Amino acid sequence: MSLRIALLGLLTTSGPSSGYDLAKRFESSINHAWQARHSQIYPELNKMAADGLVTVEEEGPRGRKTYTIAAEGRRELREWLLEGTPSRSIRSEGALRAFLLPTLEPHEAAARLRAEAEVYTARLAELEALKAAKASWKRPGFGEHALELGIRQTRVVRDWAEETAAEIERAAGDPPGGE
Amino acid sequence: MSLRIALLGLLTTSGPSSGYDLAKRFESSINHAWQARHSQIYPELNKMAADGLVTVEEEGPRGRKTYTIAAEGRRELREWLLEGTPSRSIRSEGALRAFLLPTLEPHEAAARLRAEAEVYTARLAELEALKAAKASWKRPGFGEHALELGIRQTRVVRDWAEETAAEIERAAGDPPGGE
DNA sequence: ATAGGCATGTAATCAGTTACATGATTTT
DNA sequence: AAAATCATGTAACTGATTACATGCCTAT
Repeated sequence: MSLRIALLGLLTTSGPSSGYDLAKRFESSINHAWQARHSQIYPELNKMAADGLVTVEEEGPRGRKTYTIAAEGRRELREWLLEGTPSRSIRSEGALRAFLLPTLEPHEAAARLRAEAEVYTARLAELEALKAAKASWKRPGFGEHALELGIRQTRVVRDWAEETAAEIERAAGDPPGGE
Repeated sequence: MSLRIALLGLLTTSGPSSGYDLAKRFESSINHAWQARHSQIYPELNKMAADGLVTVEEEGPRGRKTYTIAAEGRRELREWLLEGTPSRSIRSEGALRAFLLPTLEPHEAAARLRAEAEVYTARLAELEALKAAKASWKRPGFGEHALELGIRQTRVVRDWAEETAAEIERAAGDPPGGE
């Protein structure tokens, strides 16, 4: 269901788009919350059109189909957003990695955590750049909020990784009780 | 693959456990990074035993099987953690929701964001309580790092939701350029 | 002309959820 | 005796990834 919602959301915030456009947008704007490949997006858009959530308003050059959100689609997105029981499901490979890194030897864990921190620093730079070039959304002011969340979350993981690396090294070099 | 890794990780940090134990542990310790139901865990453990990553050391009362990580399992976990190309895949329904909330009318979005913030505040309290009662891990000091990350991430989303709600209300009440 | 990007699709496989199914042990 | 919890499993379905497949249009 979430893929449907994500697509409806993107069609709302970016206006009429092709499946190709939406696939790219999954990589840029919404990437820190959800991902989908074109092989999942195209069939889903067809189903959504069959269900009356979107319409194909025009067909362009290379068989390009431009999808527009329909009233029924707006209704469905709205209902999902207002619905009371939000499932808090989350699957983050990065967080899992972070969780398990301390099972390595202290010096290995610390080194790896610092490498992770670097990846997040790079990601952060990308996001900051995106923020600076914030001209790509139809509703002005919309993307900024989401981007801000992405930036803060990335920063928090980065900082955690650095601090944890330092603490692990400190604990290994200066064992308080033993082990 | 990640499920396998998560199970190997839990067997490392909590020692020999049954599938039932591991299912519960997915709900408590590792929940903010990954989830899995028993219907996925039991078959996976059987496959892992067939692949020599874990062994069944003892069988208890109600057909209970206690799995222990094998050398091959430790090797696989270690390799995964040290491997260079970490896929940054993440799927967070909460983040998706946060992303799309600003598509609602300002007052609706703000109200919903505040409701979200409350959920995160409650979750934060749970995690803080867990942190206080941190006596359940075999390797002392291990769980704390992961828990700390969970706490910080939850806090960041909570704060973002509150601030964004306030900003949306401000912008709606005091439109600078129009719309 | 050819390389790169645009654009859509399908098939096979793997991962994950929901629902069904069963039975033992412990607690009230 | 009944209810709660422990404990494992399977089947049907939905969601997601990887690989395959095709062809158009634009810039060099």
